[in-house]
Amino acid sequence: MPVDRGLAVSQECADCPIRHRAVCARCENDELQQLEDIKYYRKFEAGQNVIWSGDRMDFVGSVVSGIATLTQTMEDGRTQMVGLLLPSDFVGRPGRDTAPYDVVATTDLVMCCFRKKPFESLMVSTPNIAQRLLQMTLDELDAAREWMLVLGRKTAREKIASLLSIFARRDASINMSMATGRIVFDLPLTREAMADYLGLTLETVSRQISALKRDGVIELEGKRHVTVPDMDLLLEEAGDDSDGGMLV
Amino acid sequence: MPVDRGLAVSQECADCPIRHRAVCARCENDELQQLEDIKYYRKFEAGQNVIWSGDRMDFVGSVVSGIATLTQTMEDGRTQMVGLLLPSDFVGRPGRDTAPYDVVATTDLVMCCFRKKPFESLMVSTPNIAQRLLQMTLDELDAAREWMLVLGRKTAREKIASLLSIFARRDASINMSMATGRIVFDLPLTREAMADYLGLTLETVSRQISALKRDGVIELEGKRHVTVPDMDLLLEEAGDDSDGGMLV
DNA sequence: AGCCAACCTTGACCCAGATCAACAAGGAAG
DNA sequence: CTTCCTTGTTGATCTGGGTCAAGGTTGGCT
Repeated sequence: MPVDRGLAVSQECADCPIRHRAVCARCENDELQQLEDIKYYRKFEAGQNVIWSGDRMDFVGSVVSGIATLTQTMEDGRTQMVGLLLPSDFVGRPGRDTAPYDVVATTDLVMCCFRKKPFESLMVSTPNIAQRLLQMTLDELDAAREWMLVLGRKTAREKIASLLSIFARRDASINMSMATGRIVFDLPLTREAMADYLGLTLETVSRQISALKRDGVIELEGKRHVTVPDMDLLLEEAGDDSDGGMLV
Repeated sequence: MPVDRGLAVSQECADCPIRHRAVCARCENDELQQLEDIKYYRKFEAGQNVIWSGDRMDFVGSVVSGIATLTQTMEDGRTQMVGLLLPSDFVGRPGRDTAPYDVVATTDLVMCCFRKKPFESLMVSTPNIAQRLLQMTLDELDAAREWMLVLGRKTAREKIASLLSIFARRDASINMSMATGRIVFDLPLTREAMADYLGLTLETVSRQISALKRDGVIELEGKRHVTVPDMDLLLEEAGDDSDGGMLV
């Protein structure tokens, strides 16, 4: 049941993690068609919840555009972001139907969804999909473990630099001036959301961003527009080896 | 190439995560036989490295007995444990051959291993194995994300209580006196290893364990032997909802 | 038995980051 | 244009956990 036809199919298919080359190369055409048949789009506005923790979850899907976050909350209100969903990232878990955390759209968001039941049966009949999903899940696990190092052992400054380098890396190919090597991007998260991801308070986030700006590691225009003049320097501030240990 | 025949096959097969009922129920007998053919055992002494970060990894496997840890290290020596492998947990990643972190035996350890190449081809020919591996990886991902909340938002006392409740939960079925509800177990980690897992220093771990003992949340005999008189109280100290949100 | 080397505990002090608080900068609505 | 409200910045102060340091336990080894 397609909800929105405004998107060109070719555009979002290019990034679809399920209909990825690794799968498609070996797929029968009618398997791809079956995927096509059960897919639909959902749009969310910035700030909307895609899923509430504990809710029944009857679909799986991937991000087409925009950014969503996975957030866990303790009874007393402390929150920790446990995942950041960028375009082409996958949400949902075949074989379970209650969401274990909130999924929130932090920007306007478009998702490509598959109803869970048909997707699951397709997964059984199409081993390639399960294999592909396994690879994706292993990647996510690596990213989660990388983030455990950030949360457990890095200083506030290193944490901020680590987060900025995720965005910078993500956008480097698109927005990097080849001549100067400067990377430019807009922060897709508020200071508070960054704090939730990094296990900090929003004040500390603000202060450390100011400090990195003062020290010339980044340049800031307004509150969100960031320029990274020297990616290696940023990675050094993040405490990563400069040849790029980050996995996200 | 079996390395050790001293183990009764029936014993460790009961817990083998790969030859799990979910897989076996649907497996052809010769598929199970194929797994049997490529499996071998490896033993490690407490303190030995199973794998070094960056090493070539030509096997996958699961823990039969003992405990191993996954540890990441920064260039300056800061370390963060990113995973705890208890019996029946799986190690290794089909489709990648360099280990991303150290795997260390913290107690004497027996692993059941499969050479990676044959295992991978078996995975392709036996979709059930990939499906099972996907479920296991999703469980690990949930555990990793649960741990991100521990690392990012919990206090030292809550962190210790969270870790203790993992061990307590694990051993509850075996070592709980039904009459009193008291759970008894031995800590399988040094104070330093606990600190590495919790993002703390060993001194803080020691102090908080002493505090929990002083407050009657746990009882201690020697340095390692723990009694939990009231599991609900421990879970409350951990900041979990008492009906058991922990996933490991 | 006695010694040594891990491993653990406890105390004193310090500091990174939390907390509390005041204010600035947009941007949407009237 | 003014007002309000969200988001972000910055300062002052406080504190949980880190750091440094001094013993205490225990178990293996000669």
